Amino acid sequence: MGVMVRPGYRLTEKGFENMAGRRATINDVASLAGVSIATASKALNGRQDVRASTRQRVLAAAEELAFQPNALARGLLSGQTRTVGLLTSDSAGRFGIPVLLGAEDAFGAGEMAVLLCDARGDAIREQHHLRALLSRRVDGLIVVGESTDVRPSVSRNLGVPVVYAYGASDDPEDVSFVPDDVGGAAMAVQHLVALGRRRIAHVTGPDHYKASRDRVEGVELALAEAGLEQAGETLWGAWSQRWGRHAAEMLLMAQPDIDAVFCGSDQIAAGFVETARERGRRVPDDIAVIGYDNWEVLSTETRPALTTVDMNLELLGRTAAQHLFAAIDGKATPGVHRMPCQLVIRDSTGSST
Amino acid sequence: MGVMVRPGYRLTEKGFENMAGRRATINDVASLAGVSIATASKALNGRQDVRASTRQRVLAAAEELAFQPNALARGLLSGQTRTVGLLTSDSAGRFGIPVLLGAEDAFGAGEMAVLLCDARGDAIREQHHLRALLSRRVDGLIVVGESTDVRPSVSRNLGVPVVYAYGASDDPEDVSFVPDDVGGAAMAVQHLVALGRRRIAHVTGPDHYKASRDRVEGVELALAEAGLEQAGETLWGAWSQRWGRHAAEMLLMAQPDIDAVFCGSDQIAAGFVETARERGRRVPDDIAVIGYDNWEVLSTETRPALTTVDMNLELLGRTAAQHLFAAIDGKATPGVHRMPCQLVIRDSTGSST
DNA sequence: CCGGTGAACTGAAAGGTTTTCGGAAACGTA
DNA sequence: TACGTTTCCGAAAACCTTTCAGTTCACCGG
Repeated sequence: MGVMVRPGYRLTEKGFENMAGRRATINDVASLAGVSIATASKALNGRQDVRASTRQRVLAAAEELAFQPNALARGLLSGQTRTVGLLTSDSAGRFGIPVLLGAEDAFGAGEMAVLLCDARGDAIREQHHLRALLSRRVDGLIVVGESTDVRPSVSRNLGVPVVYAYGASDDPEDVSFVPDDVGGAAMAVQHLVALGRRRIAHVTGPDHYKASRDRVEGVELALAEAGLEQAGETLWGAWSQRWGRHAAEMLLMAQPDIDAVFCGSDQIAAGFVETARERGRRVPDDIAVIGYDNWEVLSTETRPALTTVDMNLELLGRTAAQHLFAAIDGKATPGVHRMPCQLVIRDSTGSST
Repeated sequence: MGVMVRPGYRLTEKGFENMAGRRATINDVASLAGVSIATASKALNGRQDVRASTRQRVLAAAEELAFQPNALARGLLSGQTRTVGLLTSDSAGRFGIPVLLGAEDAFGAGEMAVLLCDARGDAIREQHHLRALLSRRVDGLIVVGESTDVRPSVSRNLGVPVVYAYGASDDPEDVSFVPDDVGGAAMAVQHLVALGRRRIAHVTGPDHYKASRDRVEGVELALAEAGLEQAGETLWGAWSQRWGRHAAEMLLMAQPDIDAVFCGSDQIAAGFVETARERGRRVPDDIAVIGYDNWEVLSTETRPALTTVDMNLELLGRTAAQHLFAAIDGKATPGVHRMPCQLVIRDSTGSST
């Protein structure tokens, strides 16, 4: 027998290698096929300089032993792990998830794997995860913000490309992808204007969110463009349905003649619609309502179904992932990229018949 | 100078090692500290046989070079990657997420990293991801089902421990953690009975879901225990709010004297409550309503807030992760483990004053 | 017959870390 | 001085794969 037996290498177990204990290595494959390791490697990787019959033997051996090349050894040698880190501050939040999904999608297609880390909004934890990812030699990193607010950069001297999604980095040299909330809000208002609405109110979330402030800006832009004044002051509150109901009561009292409301979230919109109907206003006939987020459980299930702004978060995540690929290849695209939102028209703005 | 210069090793760049190009290796640390790599390794890993002053020098050198041990090399040697795979069929679904979060939580605490793979319900894709994970030499695997239905085992001859969460494996030798839907439904009905309700109806989702069938079983159990008959046949439909509304109309027509309804999801319950109120029934005074899932956006925001069954999915995920740890340590716990649900009492069943 | 050519294959190094074993120095004891 | 013990450190192997630089062999033209 020409089989070389190394210490700790039990020949008797050879037949069970893929079932128990040690996994098959390329060494085992080479031995079984009766060739050297180098030849086995070339055969398995489809390279030249291997006779067809030899390649066949090697492939058969690999099949029999259920050989899977060890990605660790491969990565150690090549310096590429084909793995990226996904650092989220709050994957419990509704917004992180679609971004994550889109990214996972883009990576999955490219044979990349995703290491998921959730920092739970804790900077210490984030630092900890960052170290762990670096130690695992990830090829790149996506940082998903917990809101659209700007967040501290993490890329300084990191040695791997980083792309920020949903919330931008505070370093303009970094690559960031965020939803264009200004544009989204403007789009919503333009839609209301096009429907002939003229007394448009705005109910939104807390003013310490960049999202609210951006949307206010968008509303102002679109109203100015149409030569209109906003009906009453912007009402700042929470993102909740409860606030939507409360705001509706206030608004219908203070500004009884409004004919449209732009709400900062679908939850607010749902609450608003509910109360408006209870107060005898028909939606959309008397008051048209637009939400934000296109959170489908809410936006499609309320009656009437909500017209709303969709931030295309999954697309945003996918785009971020693609640009991370580019950055890994040395083609970085620095700056804050604003991804367009999309108006989803349903019944709550009606066709105004 | 006693520094050995290897080919491709540019001494001039030494000061920039942690900023650009090559990362610092233990070799660099050892050189800087003026010791051998063996000593450096021992110093860094807190082992014996290193003088305190030497250890200090090594630690300082590591700090200066921002040294991070290469997890690939370490894993290659030890055969342990401290990484687990999380294979989900449908992370878009609401149920995968909490499980994932719980697992990530448990792993994060134990210094494990999580490789996330979403098979999108496609068996081919699943196989593909499985291979990728195996090739990366994960220490273990959690498979998250897309429903509570039993799913094909994936553990045959895999060589790494696997734990199934949410949906059980069809191999009883595998380790599975699923919510106890029978118990959850029974708990809900017992609560209604305790409140003095006697004419209890049941509206649930499609009958091809194990979840629906289990809950029917729980309802039957609890009713039998209380010596009651169910009010009308179980109504099978969809999990949606729309179906809840529709079911309410049917039920209030066919069984106008019901005083309680157990719904298979919070969405169904929300729809039911809405229509019941429109039809002039007071909730909970005339009809008590219980949902399922404790999906908080729905259950806390509807009026009245929904009493509902919480499957404790995050705990389930965490538990699954902990048992995966155990399995990795060779202490497997085969079988299907049913995790208790929890009744969250809110206003829709009132205190029946 | 001989140098040359090309195909097919092999040996060895490299990648970064941990661990084992042995060596060296310092010190105490007979 | 000879020897044993303790303390600290270094050389080298091992993990698995890829790749570079050969090496062998058959064959061809001269």
